[in-house]
Amino acid sequence: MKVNPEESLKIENIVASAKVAETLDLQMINEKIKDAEYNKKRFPGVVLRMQDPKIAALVFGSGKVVLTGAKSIDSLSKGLEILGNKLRDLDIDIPKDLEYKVQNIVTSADLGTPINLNKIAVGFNLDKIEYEPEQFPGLVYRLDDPKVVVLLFGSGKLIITGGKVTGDAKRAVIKILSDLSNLGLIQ
Amino acid sequence: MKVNPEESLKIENIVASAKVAETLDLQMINEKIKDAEYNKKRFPGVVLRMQDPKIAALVFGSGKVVLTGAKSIDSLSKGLEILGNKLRDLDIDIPKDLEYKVQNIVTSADLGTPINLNKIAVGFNLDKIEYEPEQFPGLVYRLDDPKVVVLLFGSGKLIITGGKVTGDAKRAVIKILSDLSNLGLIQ
DNA sequence: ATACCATATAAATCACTTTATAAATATGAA
DNA sequence: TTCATATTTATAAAGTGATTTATATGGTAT
Repeated sequence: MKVNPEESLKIENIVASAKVAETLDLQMINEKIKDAEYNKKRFPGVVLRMQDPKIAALVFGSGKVVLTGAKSIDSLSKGLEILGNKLRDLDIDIPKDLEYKVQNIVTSADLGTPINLNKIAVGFNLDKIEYEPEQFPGLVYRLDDPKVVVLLFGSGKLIITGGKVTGDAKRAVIKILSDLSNLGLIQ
Repeated sequence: MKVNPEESLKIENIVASAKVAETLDLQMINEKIKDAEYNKKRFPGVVLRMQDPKIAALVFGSGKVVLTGAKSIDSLSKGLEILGNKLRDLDIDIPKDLEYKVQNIVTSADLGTPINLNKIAVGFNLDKIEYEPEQFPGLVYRLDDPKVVVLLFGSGKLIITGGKVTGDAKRAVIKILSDLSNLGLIQ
């Protein structure tokens, strides 16, 4: 368990969007794909799930899709390819090379040592912090660069969300380690 | 019915916990015991009922069990033994001398005379009392020693709960009689 | 005649709390 | 009409709060 915080980084979820066609017949997709979920009064998109990699896709009539659940950029790409093939199986014309845009990367990390959230709450820039333990056990810290939100827990574990590239998480952790060190809250 | 309050004490329920094995196959137990109740989406434990003594047992996969309903320490012990035998009948290896820990004893008592809960509510330490007659007819009184909660009713009847040993109830009643006497609310 | 109100208590599991993010609808509000 | 927010999906973290069992008490409500 004695690893550097930077080495504990683990991508937990990647959300990405893409446009796979000009329009899509959701009703038809829902009828032809057995495990599809479609309830237009609940939500305007069809939910499709892949198992390997385990990714969920929201498919809209506009031809746009949202992929969630990927744990790596590679699996995200693979998931989009699989989705494309699923639609091609329905005789829908889907371009070969689908482009996507990563919208959010959620990463977990571990400082390796417990931290006192109350001290952090008073030491950090107040308007960047939100800490209401009776509402949620994590302290919410909004960074400007990288522009992410970090949830800090008393155990020393962190969740970095809002990242656009995988490197955002590491940069955020380095900043937080620096901040904590400067305040003498660690080491 | 003119008995001393201390003589009216009656154990109504004893809750105890124990560990009877390292792990238990709840699915198997549920299948082999006819009157077992098991609905893991409702509750993670299997419910087993004994008739003499009438005790209900919650059995968990961790090998831990919870016994409720016993009206005496003796019947509690007997109930645990019966439970052990029931499991042994299923070819599960259960130690001979099972240890248990009493977690809660509920005892009823009768002061023998009606009491005015409104007067008690103002005379007793406010932060130890809760009395909202339109919500519940009993006055809730939290004692520090013994650490129990007593429900007092206008009829003079009491419920002492949270006890760890049978003697807690008697000590609580003696304290309450003393408090009431000092405030001139009885005799 | 039930059922629920409140009390304590253990067990394990669930849902929910927070954060970010896109998509396309609906609804409620200025 | 326009703007805001809710809907849904995934995901981790670590809290809280139900869930179930038994039991007396005595009010109210169905």
